[in-house]
Amino acid sequence: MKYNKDTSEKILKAANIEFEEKGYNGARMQAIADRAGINKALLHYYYKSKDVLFQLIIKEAFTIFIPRIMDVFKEDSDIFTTIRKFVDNYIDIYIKHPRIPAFITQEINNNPDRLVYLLHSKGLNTDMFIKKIEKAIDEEQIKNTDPKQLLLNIISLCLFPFIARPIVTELILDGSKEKYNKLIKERKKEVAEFIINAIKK
Amino acid sequence: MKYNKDTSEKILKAANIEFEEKGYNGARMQAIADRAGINKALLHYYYKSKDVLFQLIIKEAFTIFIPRIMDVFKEDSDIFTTIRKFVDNYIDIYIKHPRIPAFITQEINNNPDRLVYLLHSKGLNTDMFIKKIEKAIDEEQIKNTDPKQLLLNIISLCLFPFIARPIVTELILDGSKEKYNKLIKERKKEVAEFIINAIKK
DNA sequence: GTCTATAAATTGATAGAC
DNA sequence: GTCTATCAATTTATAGAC
Repeated sequence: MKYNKDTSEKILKAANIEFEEKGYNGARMQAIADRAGINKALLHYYYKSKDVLFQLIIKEAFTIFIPRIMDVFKEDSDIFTTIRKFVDNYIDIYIKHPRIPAFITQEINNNPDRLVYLLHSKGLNTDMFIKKIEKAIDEEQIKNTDPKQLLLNIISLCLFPFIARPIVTELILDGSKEKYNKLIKERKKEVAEFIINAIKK
Repeated sequence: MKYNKDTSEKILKAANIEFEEKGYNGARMQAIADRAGINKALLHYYYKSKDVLFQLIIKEAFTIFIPRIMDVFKEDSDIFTTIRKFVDNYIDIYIKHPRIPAFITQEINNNPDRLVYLLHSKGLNTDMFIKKIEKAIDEEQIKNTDPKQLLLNIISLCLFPFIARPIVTELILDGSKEKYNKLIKERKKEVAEFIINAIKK
């Protein structure tokens, strides 16, 4: 079997868009073929089944969704600098890949048993975060807080606007996409300062 | 045409579960019939098509998702009491209907053009919120903040744990459902105080 | 009203020509 | 490698008996 690299890449790109937009159940092989500018038969020649193609796409999506970002909590900067850095890097990733959070959330909700393992395989380690927060509490730099609630707060603030883009746009921005983009841009600073104000003594 | 009320209610209940669990594209009429303890033919006798059934279910879901809750911002309690009350009521709704946020988010992401209008028809009015925040800023009760960012922060903190339950459970709670339930219970107070600390002068 | 049987439509996948 | 044509499986929807 021989493959044309250009064609195989066109397919992956098309599949990415189709799956992210419609989810596994809503995606159509015909639509992927159309987007790639080929026909279904050729699509199956390159990727044997819808499932095989989906596995490739979603595994790639997971590595983007769970970046090696907890490492900033290893550095010995003070807790506020660390949080600013974390939020900044974290939101930046989703600005670059805005449809990943909704895609992952949908698929994992529809099929938790088959997909949760991918959350671990990417090796997100929350221990460093927890420890750094506990240390900051001990040293009275921040208020006494449940580190897990705090982590959940941070992730909520960073991820939600991407997971629920149409809802946010429609509900608080009069359906204006321009306003949404502006809001997101300003968000890195907003979120970091909001968190820091909430926890500092 | 004559209908048995008990049967029609059994169907609606079954359809609710099936649609919420699998989404429109993943739901199967056969599965709904099975859950309701009837067969497909009878299901179609009561509800002409999958689409008709889905419309009923999702419209009901929207009215739960967007409750008449902004009214608390009309009351003349101080801003902190109001926020506490809002968060408390808001989270309570999703504790009672834990699968609604993920369901609505998924469907609206998959089909924004056909569904966003339902966000408005339920009449969530953010004006009262914005005004109350602006007043509190004027009177120097809270820091100078963009009211829309603040509203987004509040909604993010309340909704995200329900939209992304399996992710939260797996990523920060070692996959323990008990820990998740405990976390959610403690969350009403946590979120309210987090927000207040973030904005108070 | 409720059922069994079957039609009709959709969609993933394959055969075979070029 | 890429195509047209077709199959096979799944799933929504209907016909008709009781």
